[in-house]
Amino acid sequence: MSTDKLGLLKKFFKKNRRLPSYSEMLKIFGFSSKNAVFKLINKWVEANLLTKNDGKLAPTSHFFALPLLGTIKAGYPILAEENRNYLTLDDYLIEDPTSAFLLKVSGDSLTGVGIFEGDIVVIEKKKQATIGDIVLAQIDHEWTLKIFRKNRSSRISYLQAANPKYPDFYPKASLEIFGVVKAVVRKFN
Amino acid sequence: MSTDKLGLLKKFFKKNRRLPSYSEMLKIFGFSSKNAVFKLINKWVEANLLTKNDGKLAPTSHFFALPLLGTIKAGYPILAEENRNYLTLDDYLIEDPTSAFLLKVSGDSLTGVGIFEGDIVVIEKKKQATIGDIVLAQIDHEWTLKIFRKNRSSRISYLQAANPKYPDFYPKASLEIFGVVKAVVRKFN
DNA sequence: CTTGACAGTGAACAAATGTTTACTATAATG
DNA sequence: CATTATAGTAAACATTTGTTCACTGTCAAG
Repeated sequence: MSTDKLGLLKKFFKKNRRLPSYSEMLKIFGFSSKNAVFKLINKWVEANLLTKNDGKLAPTSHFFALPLLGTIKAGYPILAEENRNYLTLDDYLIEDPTSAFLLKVSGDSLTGVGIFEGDIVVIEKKKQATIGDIVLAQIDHEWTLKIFRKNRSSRISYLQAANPKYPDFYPKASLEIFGVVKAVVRKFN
Repeated sequence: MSTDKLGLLKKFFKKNRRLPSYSEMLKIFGFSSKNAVFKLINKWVEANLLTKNDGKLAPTSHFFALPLLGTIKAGYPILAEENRNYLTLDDYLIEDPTSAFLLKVSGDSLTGVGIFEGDIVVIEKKKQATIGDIVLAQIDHEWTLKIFRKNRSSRISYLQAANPKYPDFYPKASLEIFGVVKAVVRKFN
């Protein structure tokens, strides 16, 4: 394992949400010449773990990201190292961080689409939805998370659960959409 | 909405994975005095969106994190602003980034536990699993993602699908565990 | 033994950094 | 009206930044 300098750097970044300056790295890595740092950094830039733009150092996506392996097709081994992708969950799931928020799900009305009690959904604030979207809405002034539908003949908007034990929800007075579910996330244990 | 300077900063960070220097912010924000930047930054530090340690600017967790609203209990409004939590999906889902990787799921063998084709699972590398864990394993040299079980009487380890259409998988020769699924993630559209 | 490649030291330096101070214009308040 | 806060300009500055150059010791290969 050696004294894993890259690990130390990652630890610093995780803690401080920024890269250390060369002088700080001196201490972190235990060097006594900035040039030692300089050479080490350049090696990491070479390896595409860090980049320099405008002379400023920044991590690349490889620096954080997790390797995304291909699918397992029954019996075949996982894709080889070469065609690996790297992925950050935040980047993958959240397109517009300014309009997104999270919501902890309760109830079993969406089990049919694989959304269970305790899951966390990523919601993008918007007033309009496409038919079939899972929406955060206020139906007759009650908040709920359901599938957005439109009656084929009457063109009336309604909400539908993804669980046969619930009926369709037609608004008596009002139906207002506040956001659309873009992703679900579930943690085990 | 005004010309949302904080949004511009976030955009820069998202693109470059670092904060801009004050001189860079001059251009980004359209100021012509560094002092204007200075004052603005200090306001954000005050608001706990940024921090300074050792005179170096860094984002706080609030800077990225999304507000996590409480559960919707039928009919009740969403929790008020005060008791909001803030959450980063990466932090929430990935405990040990060094031993974790992602895997795109194919097949329908885990639909019963809400894992579908196209979902991405977070796997933590480890050789041992607890009964009931969803594991990445090699059974008779074939890779698969299944639930780890042990026969009550015989104490023999086997794999189980979460889909009634599949039988239990008892290893003929070998069963080796490579990792345990810690989380699932699904993106809509 | 010689050579060359590494890995690190130490010093020097131009350029850029964040901060401070003094000042101006605008708008809001009483 | 006078006052006070707010948002910005402009210039000056010590400190720190990343980089470069010259040098040393170590180790492996021919």
